[in-house]
Amino acid sequence: MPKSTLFNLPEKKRKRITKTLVKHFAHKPYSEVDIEDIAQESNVSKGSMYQYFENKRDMYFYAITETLNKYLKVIEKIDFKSMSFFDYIKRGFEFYWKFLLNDRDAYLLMEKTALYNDSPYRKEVEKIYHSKSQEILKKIIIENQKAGFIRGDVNPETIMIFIDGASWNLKKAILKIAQEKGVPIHKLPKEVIESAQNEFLKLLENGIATKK
Amino acid sequence: MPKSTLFNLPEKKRKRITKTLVKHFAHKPYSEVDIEDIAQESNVSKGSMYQYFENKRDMYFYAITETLNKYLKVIEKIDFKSMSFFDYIKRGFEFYWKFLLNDRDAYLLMEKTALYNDSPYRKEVEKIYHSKSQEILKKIIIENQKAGFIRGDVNPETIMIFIDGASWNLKKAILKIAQEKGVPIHKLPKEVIESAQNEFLKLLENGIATKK
DNA sequence: CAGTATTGTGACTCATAAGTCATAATTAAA
DNA sequence: TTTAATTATGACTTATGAGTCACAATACTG
Repeated sequence: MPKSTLFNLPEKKRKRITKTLVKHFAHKPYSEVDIEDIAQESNVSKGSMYQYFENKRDMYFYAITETLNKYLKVIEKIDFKSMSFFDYIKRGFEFYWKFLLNDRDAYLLMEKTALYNDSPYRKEVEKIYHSKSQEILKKIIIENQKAGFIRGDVNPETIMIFIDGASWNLKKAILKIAQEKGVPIHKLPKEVIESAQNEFLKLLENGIATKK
Repeated sequence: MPKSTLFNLPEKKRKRITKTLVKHFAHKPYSEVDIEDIAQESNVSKGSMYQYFENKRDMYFYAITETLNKYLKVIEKIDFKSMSFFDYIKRGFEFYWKFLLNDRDAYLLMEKTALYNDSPYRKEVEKIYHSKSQEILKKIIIENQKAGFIRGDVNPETIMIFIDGASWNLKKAILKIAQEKGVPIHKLPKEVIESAQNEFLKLLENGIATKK
């Protein structure tokens, strides 16, 4: 946990530091992140960083939880009770892209946390991601199973894992398309994203098998 | 690429080194792997390691490609043209677990490379890994669309992405179960793995929506 | 078996970066 | 305005580990 000094800081300064932390941990493997760099980029001395945080690990976890919380705040605004599960997923994607456009680094850090994190703290980090992000999804699935929208003959945990995995891959794929075309995602034709999403939803809803 | 000296080595020695490399890169993040340790464990001096390889990166890529090739050799034996898609997936899982039991470290390295790899060479590595296994998968999907087993109204690329993501996550989840129970994966009751797989196939086949 | 070539070695260099700390600057309190 | 408390700083310490290299051991050759 960051020291209290961090929270005594003027808002602006703290945000600057947070942003830089997120950026650096999003773009480099843990061991290659240099606190000195972060300090400089935040217009703060390295010594100060150690006034605000216990150590590097502390900075890393702070960056991750801040990001995750920010994302959750967005996602939790969706009132899943007022819509079908598939609309919810659709809406979730929308919010997700918005989040991504607003703060690319935050997105990258989340992606890394969920997918490739290989820091010395991988297991701890995975636990945080699971409890914060996957649990919400699971809750909604259970809710929808009760309401009869989602099949009840499969473990909600499995469904959650299924969706989480597939949807991350979709996000990745869309980013890859953008990258290959050499355009930023927000310049990717809306149809491209929408059609990918719709196909994804079709598969999610009814599976890949041919229907008679 | 390793230097020629590596390949002049007696088979036994080279294998010992390879095995140690795989083990270390499988268990620790790239930056925490210490060449000195590897050298010692292989009964070789650190200096020698640098006779055989250009540098650390070289050792890493050698470990990875060796492992991948070994796995592909196994996977390519499956004659996927003669079976339905769902059998293929099932068979794929089987091979995967077998590989895991036979050569744990190799398995772990593959998993890490594909799932959490966060080395400075992540993107290069991803290219090597993904293209191969995804390509095979995509081919099979197209084949099965033609044969009428898989719906034809969705882009095969999307289906591939969907399956790839979901199934990786499933593997991850099974590993997590094992970990939570504190047992190694090969001691996990067969039913646990099988039921997870079956549920996965159900979702894949018919989707998550309630069927009337 | 002398001489040449190849391979093995580990002490050493060198760069890097985490974390500390004495001191300076700033702010708050009296 | 003086004093006390808090916060900022960056030079310094220290640990680490990649990569080198001069020399030793071993193998090859004629």
